[in-house]
Amino acid sequence: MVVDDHSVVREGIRHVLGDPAQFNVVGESPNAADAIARITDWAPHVVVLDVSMPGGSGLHAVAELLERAPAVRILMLSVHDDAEYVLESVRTGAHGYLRKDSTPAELRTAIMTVHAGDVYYSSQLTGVLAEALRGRVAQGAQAAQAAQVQAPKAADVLTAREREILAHVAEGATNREIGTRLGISTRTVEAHRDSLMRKLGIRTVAGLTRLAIEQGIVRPGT
Amino acid sequence: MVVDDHSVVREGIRHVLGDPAQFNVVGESPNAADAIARITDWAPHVVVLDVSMPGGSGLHAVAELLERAPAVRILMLSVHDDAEYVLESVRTGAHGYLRKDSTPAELRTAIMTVHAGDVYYSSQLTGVLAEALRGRVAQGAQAAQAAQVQAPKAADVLTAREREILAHVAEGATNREIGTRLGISTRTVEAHRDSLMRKLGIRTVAGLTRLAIEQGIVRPGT
DNA sequence: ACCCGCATAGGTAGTACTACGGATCCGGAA
DNA sequence: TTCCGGATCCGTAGTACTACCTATGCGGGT
Repeated sequence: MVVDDHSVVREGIRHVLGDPAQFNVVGESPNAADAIARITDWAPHVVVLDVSMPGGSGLHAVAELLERAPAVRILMLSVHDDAEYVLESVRTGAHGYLRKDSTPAELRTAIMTVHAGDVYYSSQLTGVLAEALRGRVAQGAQAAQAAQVQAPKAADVLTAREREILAHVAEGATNREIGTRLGISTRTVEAHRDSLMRKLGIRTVAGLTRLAIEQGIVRPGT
Repeated sequence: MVVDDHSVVREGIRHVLGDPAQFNVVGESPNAADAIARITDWAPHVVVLDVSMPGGSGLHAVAELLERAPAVRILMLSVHDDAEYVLESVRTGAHGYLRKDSTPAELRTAIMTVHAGDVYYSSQLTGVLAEALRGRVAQGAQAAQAAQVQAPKAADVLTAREREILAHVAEGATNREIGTRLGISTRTVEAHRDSLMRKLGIRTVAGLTRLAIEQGIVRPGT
């Protein structure tokens, strides 16, 4: 699904995507509101979303789109490579960020990457990302604000360690295996597991696994 | 260029890379110091670098390698997926991070991605990365239907009854609950469960759940 | 300085699952 | 008819998980 206010850009994207058997454009939207209204109908795997559009930035649409279509993968497209835009796109939940002057091959790669469940950021942005990571303490406050736009989903209440444990559990690891991988005792893993299960109100591995998949912490299949 | 203290790992990487016309291993090193000494001679495009090696972590070698070969792309390989390791690898300037239990396809993809000038982080790590960037905002769920386009596997070999049991298991029901619902004994449920697990080669509830979601037998989330 | 959340670790029970083994009945295929 | 797979049960052992509890050390914030 392609969301951009310029029809020429949309047409250009269609063109570089080429073969509909590989990349099928199920729909186009000229603005965020239209995209939000139609996403459930079109049910795209990936949304290519322009960052700057009249009537509301694409960034603001990310949370809305994800709320309506939690499984969708979002690739931001922009002429800017400002740190603010890039970081904001990550904070809002986008899965990739690409400059518009990227090559067609890069676009295709980016779409495949986000569709596969990974994140994609074009090379020019790695510097910004690394920089932001160094100053991630300062970003924390802003991140807290960003969190409020989205509904207070379950996994927010978990600590980083608990999420980590959750990921391993959902991947089928036993407590002992998790302990070995993380270099902690089995009992500690059990403690984390106990804690996160109480917080989530889930008592089974199956429930944890489904939640982890829903939240994008692990992928389905093997 | 492959840097790992275990020759079996180096050999394994050589093997999964396959065709030298596409991926040519120009050299191997058993440790960081050796790698630093030889990188200018071998002039690799990409370095696959083990995170934990005796005589200094691979992480510490990143800066050295980049100083001697500024154009080289570095893909970290590790058994750990701790946030610390991942973040540190980004800070030190590595271009990608992959768990050792990743699939061969993922390794090839990762190498191509970093070689193309982009960053690659396996999907399990997007959670910690995003968290570091924006705090504990729930990230968008991943494309559950992604794998469905190509999943000719499994569930066909199961009998109708076994699929039924699988569905209940993936929904978090205990054997006793399943037995009650279906009007059969707990032992029978166990027998079916045992049978389907052998057929699928999956030994954990988490694995069954992820497969069931992938196959569309159950849905993620609650 | 004090409190609280977090990560760590252990104790103790009870429950559930995994992994073998074997058995009967029934219906369809060879 | 004979044979086989599917569905139904059972026994036994070992492993893993769930659910309580307590406790220490550390860092951040008041």
